[in-house]
Formats: sequence, C-alpha cells, structure tokens
Amino acid sequence: MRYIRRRMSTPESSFAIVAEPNRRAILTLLLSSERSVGEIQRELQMSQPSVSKHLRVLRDAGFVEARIEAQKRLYRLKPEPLMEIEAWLAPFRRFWSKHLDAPEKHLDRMEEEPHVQGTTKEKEEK
Amino acid sequence: MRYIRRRMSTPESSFAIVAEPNRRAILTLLLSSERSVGEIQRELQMSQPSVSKHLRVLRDAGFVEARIEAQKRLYRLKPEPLMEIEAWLAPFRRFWSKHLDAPEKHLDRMEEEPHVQGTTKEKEEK
DNA sequence: GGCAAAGATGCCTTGACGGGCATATAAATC
DNA sequence: GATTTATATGCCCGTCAAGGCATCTTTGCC
Repeated sequence: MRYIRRRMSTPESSFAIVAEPNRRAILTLLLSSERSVGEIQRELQMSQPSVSKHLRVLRDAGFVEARIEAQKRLYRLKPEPLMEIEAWLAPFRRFWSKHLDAPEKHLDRMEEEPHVQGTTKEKEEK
Repeated sequence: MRYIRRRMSTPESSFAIVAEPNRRAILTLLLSSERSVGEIQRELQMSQPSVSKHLRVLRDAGFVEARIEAQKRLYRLKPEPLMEIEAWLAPFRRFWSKHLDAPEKHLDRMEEEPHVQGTTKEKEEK
C-alpha cells in the first residue's frame, strides 16, 4: 500500500487558489462545519463537477482535507495555507496601522498635487 | 478640466490582483518606501512595460497611488485593498486559533481513517 | 522647436483556468 | 452482481491575463 504523493501546488500559489470566487465561497462555507460535496453544491448552487474540481484544487493546495463517510466525502478546512497568506500580509498591517491613524494627511496631499489618474489624457470611457 | 472616473475593479477582485507574483513583489517593495517605475524595474528585474502594466492594475484597484516628479512617477502604497483581504481572512483566523492549540487531535484522526488523497486509486505520477 | 529620459499603451501570441457535459469510480444495498 | 447514490475525471471550448516588442506621451532641458 504505497501512497503516491500528490503534487502540492507551490506555496507561492496559495494566493491564486483563493483568487477564485467560488473557492472562497467554499472555504467560507466550510468555516461553520465540514460538508459533503452535495451539500456544497446545493448551498452554493454550482454544478457538481465544478464543486468537485474546486475541492480538488483546494485539497491539492492543502486548504481542505476529506474524510470518507459511506459514499460521501466530508470536506473540512485546514488552516495552514490561509496562515501563509496571513503571514504575507503581516508587514502591511504594520504599514497601514501607521497610516490610518492620520488619514487626513493622505487626503490633504491628494488635493494639492493633482492626483495622477493615468498619464495620458483620460479618454472617455474605456 | 473634468476627471474621468477610472473603473475601479470590484472589491471582489482584490484577491485576483494580489494573486500575481510580480505584483506582490512590487507591493512588498513599496512597503519600505515609494519608488519610481525605473527603480522597480531594476530591483525586480522586469521589463519596463511589464512594471507599468502591473502598476496600472494595482492603481486601478487602489493598491497604490502615484505622484509626479519630473518625468518620474513615484508610486506608493495605499492600505485599503489589502485591508479588505485582511477582513475576509479574519473569520478564518478565529477558526485556526482554535485548531492549532491542539494540532495532535488533527493528526491522530488522520492516521486512523486512511486519509483521502483522491478517490480514484492513485495513478503513478500524472 | 528638438532631443533625451521616463513611462504608458497597443497589439499579438501563448498558456492557464473555469464551465459544461458525458462518463468513469466508489460505496451501499438488495 | 445489478442498481442507485455520491463523487471524481476527461475533454472541449471560450475567455482572459501576462509577457514581448514597438511606439506614443509626457516632462525637462537646451
């Protein structure tokens, strides 16, 4: 009984995984409790194959893990990948906690120097 | 002198923006101080057009703002979009702080029930 | 005005990803 | 073993984003 190690997506891509709206929805769902594919499908109104595929991606990336119960697969959250994202954000948190104390400073400066909204003269729309 | 409002990407997509590695690199760079396109280009070893394009995306999404100095454009961070991401993560933080206190629980259960690593019998590689 | 430096855009090509649909697998039941 | 329920995969297609390269703008300077 040998286990083939599933290719884990590089830590790098944790962000890419979460970039998909349906996947975020799934993760949020799992926050309250583990769920079967069918339950997720119903609650999020997506097709079964779609749910399975997203779960596959999430599992490969370590965001979730599954447990078998009869024909069902019960998926639940795993914390690590999201913690990586947290970790990346940490330095920024320090940054903005500094800047949000005095947001006026920001705004003020904004008005003086005409805010760069694109260098080329703005074309209508587009 | 009318300002055309630039289409801001929906809050939704903040995640997608950060999913791009080069953009994350740029944001991290800007953490220490504002920078010109040329500086970013050199420090990150990317082509100038690429840098400009990413900055454009970042600016449209509100991650950065620019300031003019001579022919240069000095870009600097804006906190809001990253804070949105933080906000989304918050509920999960609560989740895992619960689960990491006793990670053994996790692991133990894992060993009893054979961990589902894909339902179909694993094929070599692939 | 003409030139140079610094950026911004446009166009094209390529590759990755997500959805739909059909189908293969798994597990339980009779 | 056949059938049913619950999932996982394969395949095809359309879309969209990123990089490369060439080119247009902007701004400063002479």
